[in-house]
Amino acid sequence: MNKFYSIISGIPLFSGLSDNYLKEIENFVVEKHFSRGEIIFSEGDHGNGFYVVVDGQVKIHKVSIDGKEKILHIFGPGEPFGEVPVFTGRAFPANAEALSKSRLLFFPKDDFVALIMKNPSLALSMLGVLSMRLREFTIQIEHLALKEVPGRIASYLLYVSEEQESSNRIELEISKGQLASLLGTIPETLSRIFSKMSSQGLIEVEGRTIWLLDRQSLTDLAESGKI
Amino acid sequence: MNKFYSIISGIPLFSGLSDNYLKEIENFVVEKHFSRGEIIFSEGDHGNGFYVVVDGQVKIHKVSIDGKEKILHIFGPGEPFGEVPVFTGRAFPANAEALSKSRLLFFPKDDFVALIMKNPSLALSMLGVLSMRLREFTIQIEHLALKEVPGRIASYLLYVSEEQESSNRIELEISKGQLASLLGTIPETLSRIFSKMSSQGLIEVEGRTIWLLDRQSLTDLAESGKI
DNA sequence: TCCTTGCCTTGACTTAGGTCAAATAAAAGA
DNA sequence: TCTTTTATTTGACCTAAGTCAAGGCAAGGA
Repeated sequence: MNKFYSIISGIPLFSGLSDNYLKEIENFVVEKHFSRGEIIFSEGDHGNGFYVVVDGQVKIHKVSIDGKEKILHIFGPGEPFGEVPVFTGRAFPANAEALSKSRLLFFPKDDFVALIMKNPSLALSMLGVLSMRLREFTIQIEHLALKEVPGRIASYLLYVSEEQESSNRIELEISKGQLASLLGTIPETLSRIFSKMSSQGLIEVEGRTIWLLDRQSLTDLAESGKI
Repeated sequence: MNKFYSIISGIPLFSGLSDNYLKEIENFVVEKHFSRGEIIFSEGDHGNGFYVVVDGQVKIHKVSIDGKEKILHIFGPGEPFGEVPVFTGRAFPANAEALSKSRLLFFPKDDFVALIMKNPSLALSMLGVLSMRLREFTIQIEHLALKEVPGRIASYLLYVSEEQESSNRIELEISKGQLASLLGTIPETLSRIFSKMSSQGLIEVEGRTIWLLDRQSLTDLAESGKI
């Protein structure tokens, strides 16, 4: 019965929530499992709740009529997704698919909304989550509209390097094909730009490991958008 | 003293709020005026509240280091903007500028958050606003990454036609230059595609008035992204 | 009315990056 | 382990759409 308590209490969205609320959540969450490649929901589905990743990786993506894909987000442990329908009453605007074997918690809409009505600080946390996501989308739109691909790649590498704070060696957590889709380009282009950046001494690529050899030039590139 | 009551009660964000809350809001809102071209806030500024447009038009936009601009949003009467810093505690992720003489209401962060803490249904309304905005950004990202410019233009025309529900005659509320920036392209390209679509009998353009002559082809174009 | 200023259009040219195809390399099953 | 599938790289080619430059048009001010 204490099954989910430790998981729920570790989710940033619920940090600061008092014990009795956490226990209440425990009573309505549902655990769900998905294997690699499995669809969690599709654009146009009517969601009746949202998810939090416990283990694994989930990608949120759009697919065009001719099969091209754009990844909007990749979520890992502790991150919520699929909230939009909960608060708009409309369908999911994108698809969700497990990138690896994943364990998720599902929060039914009605129970969650009832909890928010009793606990406004939870509402503020959720407002914070959505606002951060708007910030991220703002950056994505900026990159797509104003930066060329090399600039987006440089930005991404620097961003991951911040995240991982492992000085100059970063580890991609997704395949290069997925990364291309996340950056709004295609694998061929990503590959070509990686090799160009390598030959110019900016980086060194070895599988999913990348060394940032010239941070200054990468920063310039990320800002100007030109190689 | 009843100065703002009728305005505030007409803002969708506050619909459903009881009278005494509306009166409370009235006590802390601040009216602000901006003339055409005036900056309301800049990317990186620390906001201590958000705005609602009463009259006029406001554009939210990003500018690249070499001066190119991408419009993220154009807000008109009744629409709130600038909420992100209120809930993330971080700076504005973009710039806001008045497109025409504008009257705005400013809602100071602390007062507004205090009100949310007393009134969770207001929190739900705000969650709805942010969620709708995420939906819109999702569509923008999809368009930028997966559609070509003609497809984005066709989508936009059909979208405006829905909004205005004036059958086949639509009226652009912004200049063509601004429209180009909103769609992630430049005026020259927009102009060329308009004339191509005209010569193919899809539309007819006369200043800011556009007739949709062939909805079916426009829909196909909006879906496939190809002309 | 003319002049100025901003907005829009058109033409000529260039290029980033996408498409197609094929060869390798690396993973995942069995 | 071997086999099959999936991911990555490289080359040749093509095109959508951006840049630069020059005119045209429309609206407001003097």
